[in-house]
Amino acid sequence: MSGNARYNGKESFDDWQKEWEIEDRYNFKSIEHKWQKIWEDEKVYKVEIDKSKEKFYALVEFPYPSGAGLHVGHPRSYTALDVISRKKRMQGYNVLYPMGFDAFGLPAENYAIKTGVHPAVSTRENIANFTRQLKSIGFSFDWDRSFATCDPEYYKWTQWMFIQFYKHGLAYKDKMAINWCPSCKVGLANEEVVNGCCERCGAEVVRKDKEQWMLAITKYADRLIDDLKEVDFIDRVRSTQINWIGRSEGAELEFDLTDNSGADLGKKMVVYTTRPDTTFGVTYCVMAPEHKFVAELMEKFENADEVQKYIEEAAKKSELQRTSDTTKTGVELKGIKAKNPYTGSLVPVFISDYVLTGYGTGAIMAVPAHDQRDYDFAKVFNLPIIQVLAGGDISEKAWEEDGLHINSGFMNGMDKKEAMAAAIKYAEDNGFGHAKVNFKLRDWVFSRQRYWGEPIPMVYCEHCGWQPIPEDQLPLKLPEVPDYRPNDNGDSPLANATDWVNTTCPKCGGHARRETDVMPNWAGSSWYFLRYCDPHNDKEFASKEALDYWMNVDWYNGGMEHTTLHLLYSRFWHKFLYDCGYVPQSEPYHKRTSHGMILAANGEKMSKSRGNVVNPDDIVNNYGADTFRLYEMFIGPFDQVAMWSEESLNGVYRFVAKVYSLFKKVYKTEPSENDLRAMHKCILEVTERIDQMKFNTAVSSLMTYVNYMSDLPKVPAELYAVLLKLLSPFTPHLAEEMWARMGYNTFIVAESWPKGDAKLAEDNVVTLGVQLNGKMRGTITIAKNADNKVAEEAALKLDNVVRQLNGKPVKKIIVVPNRIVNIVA
RNA sequence: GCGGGUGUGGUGAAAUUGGUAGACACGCCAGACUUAGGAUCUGGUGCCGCAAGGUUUAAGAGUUCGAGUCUCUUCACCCGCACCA
Repeated sequence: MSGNARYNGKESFDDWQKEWEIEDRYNFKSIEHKWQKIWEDEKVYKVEIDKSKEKFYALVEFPYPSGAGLHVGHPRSYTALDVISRKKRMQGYNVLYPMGFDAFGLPAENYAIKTGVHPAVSTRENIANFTRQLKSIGFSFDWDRSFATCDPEYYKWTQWMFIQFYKHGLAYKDKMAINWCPSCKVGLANEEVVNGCCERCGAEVVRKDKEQWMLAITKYADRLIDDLKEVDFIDRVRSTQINWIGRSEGAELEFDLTDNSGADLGKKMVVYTTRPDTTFGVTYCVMAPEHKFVAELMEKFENADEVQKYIEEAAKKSELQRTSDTTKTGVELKGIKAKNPYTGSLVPVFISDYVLTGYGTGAIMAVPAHDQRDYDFAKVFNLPIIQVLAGGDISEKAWEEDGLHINSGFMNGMDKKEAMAAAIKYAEDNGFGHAKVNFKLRDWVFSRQRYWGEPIPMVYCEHCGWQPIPEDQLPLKLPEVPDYRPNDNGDSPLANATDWVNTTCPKCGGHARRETDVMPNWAGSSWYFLRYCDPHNDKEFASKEALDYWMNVDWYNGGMEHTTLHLLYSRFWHKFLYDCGYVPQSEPYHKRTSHGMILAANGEKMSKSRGNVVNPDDIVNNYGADTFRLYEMFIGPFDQVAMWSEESLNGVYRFVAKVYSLFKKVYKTEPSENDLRAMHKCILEVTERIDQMKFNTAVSSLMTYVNYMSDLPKVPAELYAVLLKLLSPFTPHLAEEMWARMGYNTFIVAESWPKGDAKLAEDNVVTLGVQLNGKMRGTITIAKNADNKVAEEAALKLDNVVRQLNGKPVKKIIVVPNRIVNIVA
């Protein structure tokens, strides 16, 4: 311990307790204001690169600064990593724990449409409010590193990165059917569609053909799965990402299309299958209604009218209708057949909307005996079902388990592995197919037909095509527009800013038009953690030195809802920067954890419409930031949902107030053996439990320790000092205040974390349970690590044991040292 | 359908990973005290029973000297994904 000027030389604290005029009442308001001001004035949490220390980069997802202000859910994550950051600092790490704002997005724009207030203005106000709220809770953020993604100095680099994507061919413009939210009037990425609805407003998503900027995330699909091995993500995050990327291994096979007589039509229909080995069971093929061969061969179909009608109906269906109704519909393409390249047999070809145009090749070979969807379709159209895998009964449903191959020519008798290899080899040898890996993941639709986002730094020239704007002209700032409303055609409000739109081509100098779509709000958040490393750099997005020192993020906590959005996007984005040599590692985050949501007391989600939102300001005002923080940690297991309870909160308040008043009993006395045992137990438990994110039980340990001290007539100063240190990550204001009152003139946040001694924490007597035939019959208290004989004898002497034994002979006695004695009779 | 998870008192939850189930809190009950304070303090509190005792971790079976924990079966709930061939 250091700097204990007042404390030194005093036998008790009585004298100077008078000086401090200890108030009976725990006045959290004055304590918290006082320390928040001191921390801010003295920049206690400012960090710089310090190569003499090991760094620790803790990160929480930065909030969208909504007009509603902070939600009580936000501080759950922020407090957790604040606790970890503060502990790491005390353990000697150089800790970077930053905070900023993900400030582009629709609510600010919708607010502008309603009120006419420029999004930049309302966003700035909201950021000020969020900052005030965050500061009132006493987080140890380095505020000097704060920024918002809508700052031009920041989005300059977002735009610059987009240009790098473009230069490497990973940003491209494509016309395709995308998900369109008719309510937000904006195109959405696949990840933003939940159950066929817009994740933001819930409106049903429709398909719309639009020219869109795309980012080729699918090029990284393999690495996004494989590199999960290198990082320490909790299982549910890992498996959700793997599932979303959806890698499947199979083969692409060519089926020649013929007329009814078997004459070749010169079209090779490529199908994708994960089971090329079941090809002898193919009894028909299906193409998606949008498949290009359908239009190209229309005149060959005897039932062209019927086919045309089906295509039109399928196009009208929304994604939701198409996927929710799983009864099979379709139309046979009469007049054509597909030739099975393995067997040479001709099978009918259908179109059906159960085959998706965007996955695989948009065409399948159907094996109804071994695929339930194909089976259902075959039943509707009365098609033959040929079993090629032994073992199942296909009279009621498809046999989707494995079995040895039958009716399969050269594959007969083979198991799945063998037959797969044989089928692919046969296809390769005969030049009609090859192994192929497919993904569910689609490229990232990157254009948004809105205003409040980063302008896409591209211009279109009649002669030169799309051109990135020169990098020295970045940032390309958002222009002022008179009207923020998007229109139904799908044009961005920027399209109305004609002065801005019309520009010159950077290549030929001729007339050109700017891209008027903006980037999605996921753009700015894809690399913000890099900017924290060097936030004021105007030459680079961050210096190599800063990135080398701080990256990667050691511990990142955030919501599960971002697993297939922000978390996936930013990993992809970072890998691209890595491939370009701009960042030192290929994975941005080492450890990823996730917190559970906080629900209202009745288990419902907190929402304005339900009127059950708890405002953090009220809690800070009524109970204090320290109680609020501690309660958020005590509320329940960190990774599970928790329900807000004002009563529990009050219990935590009582504990905090108890710590305050306990100070009156603190004296400079030597701790007893028992005192030290309680202290070291607490140190060990709290240390371990913080690391494991078992915050609720870490708080329990602290409570047990305080209960122990409460029973003492005089609390030794050493015990109280250790309590303050252990408590300081949770309740930093109170810890700092009492630390000062003890006479230390240092910041407790700069003190070292106490070291627990397992030897001193050990009990010297233990109470063992005594069982008779596995049933608890009593307990014995004996010396720790006593000989088994001692335990046996004590156990056999127990009244209850004697009575229950009733003279029966003892067969054997099992003694687990310091745990239990079990007498078997 | 696939993937992940959860199930323990009136409530939120613990349980050293196979060894005294219910720590720590909330609530409740009884009492004390008071400069009526967000009071505080003391004792009690899984269930049945006056007690001895019995019984108890969603239900059932199994392994074991011993199971909340391991295995199997069943049920319930939550969260993702979903006609991805």
